[in-house]
Amino acid sequence: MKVLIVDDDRTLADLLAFAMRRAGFEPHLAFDAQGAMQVFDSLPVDIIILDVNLPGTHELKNGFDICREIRKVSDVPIILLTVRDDEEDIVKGLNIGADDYILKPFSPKQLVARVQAVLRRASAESVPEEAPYRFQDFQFDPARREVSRGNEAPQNLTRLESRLLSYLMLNQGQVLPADNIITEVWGLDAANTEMLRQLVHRLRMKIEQDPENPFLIKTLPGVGYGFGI
Amino acid sequence: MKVLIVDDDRTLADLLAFAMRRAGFEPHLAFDAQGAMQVFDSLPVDIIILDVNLPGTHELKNGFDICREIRKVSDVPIILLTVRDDEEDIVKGLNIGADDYILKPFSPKQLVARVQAVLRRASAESVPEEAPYRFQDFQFDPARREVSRGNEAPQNLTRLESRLLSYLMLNQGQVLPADNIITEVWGLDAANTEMLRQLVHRLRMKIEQDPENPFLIKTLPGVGYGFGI
DNA sequence: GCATATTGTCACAACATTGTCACATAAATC
DNA sequence: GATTTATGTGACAATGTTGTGACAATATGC
Repeated sequence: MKVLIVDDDRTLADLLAFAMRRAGFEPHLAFDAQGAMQVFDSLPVDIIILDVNLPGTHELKNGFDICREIRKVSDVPIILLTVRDDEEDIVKGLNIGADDYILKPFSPKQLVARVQAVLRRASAESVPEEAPYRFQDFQFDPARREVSRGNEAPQNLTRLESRLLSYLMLNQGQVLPADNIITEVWGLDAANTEMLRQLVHRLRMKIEQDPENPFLIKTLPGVGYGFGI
Repeated sequence: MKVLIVDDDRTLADLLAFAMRRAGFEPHLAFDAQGAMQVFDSLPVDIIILDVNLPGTHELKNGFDICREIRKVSDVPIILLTVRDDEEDIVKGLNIGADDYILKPFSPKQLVARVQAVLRRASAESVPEEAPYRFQDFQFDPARREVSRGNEAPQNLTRLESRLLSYLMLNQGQVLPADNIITEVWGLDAANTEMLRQLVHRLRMKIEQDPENPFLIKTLPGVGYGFGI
């Protein structure tokens, strides 16, 4: 299930992407109307989340215009994000062809529920399968527990390595404290950093092209690790 | 993110609500234990800010009692507000099940930081990252412990340097006595000015363009230091 | 049960961080 | 002007952190 998120608020978009990935969707980000159109054309997107206040380019002034444009060529479900609880806006959005709207601020949980509701309405089948994670030419299929780069032969991960990589890639670009990672991977409160160091080392040996200078899994000294930072 | 603010000081509660809304939370107010309980039952609240000195009704005498009652039925994060810096009170609150406490008076910024910290602890994910601090073209990302200026390559800070800078920038423009800084950075007991001098020096070397004439971290002779004065 | 794969533990090197001392410099006080 | 006090700064030792190899313990598949 691919979801396109169009917003110019970077942190908000990242939060959305996180929530979506968490729920088994594969998020794509675009930060202006132009980008949105391109991604929309090139990708078979299943649902679009669109910020009403997005500043577009010349003839496309905001989220409403973009929504209208998309509707001309596709029935893809669209959810509008808006800060205004102005009923007029909502009515306008729904008239134009949006399927639902969400008022900011929202909880990620709420958003996911909304997205799933819209998808259920749009097509009877919905339950999203766990989508593979991607980062540039690197990809990771958690279901098969294998990683690959470009067209190279896939490499198998162990159970823990896979859990670690899932957590890291799910929170792509974020700083993850060692304690949080340990809790997530082992389900322990007891923080055994040695185990984590070892696991990171083994994972790096499998996925990094140059394990000496890790590119995917960065160390944040004194804090923890982060993927794709 | 819904936050429930329980207090009987109307202006303080309004100030809190403002700060919370500013930070992207959705504030709800209640002015006595009864009201708090009702709101708490009917709303899916994400965090509660509770005044210890709140006069409750008959069997519920103050914030501690309310906190205890809430804990019986929910794990929702609770922050206690208190004027007393009585250690006994704080320990009592934390024992009862509060997640954190804040001494009055406090700055709204500080409060927001505290709320986010509690939320981060409560659920490692789904919490918006701690917002980076900014001052002109200088910025500091406490999560990554890195500082940068304009488009220059970011510079990493150590644990203590980061703690110091957080405290300074959180109280931007204010004069901070050396003792307060020491307490904040190292903990309660250690009062060693030499360590602070050294730390300030090391931090300045990393963030000041001209460490000889510090622009960001000013020395207030005989008092302490201040950021952006 | 056996062979293999996976995970945990230990030891240690390389490096980063922090605390301490010595002393320079500047301001304040007498 | 001499003396005291506060602050800045370099050097170095003590301590903490991370990466890594070796190997033992445990789990897994046959």
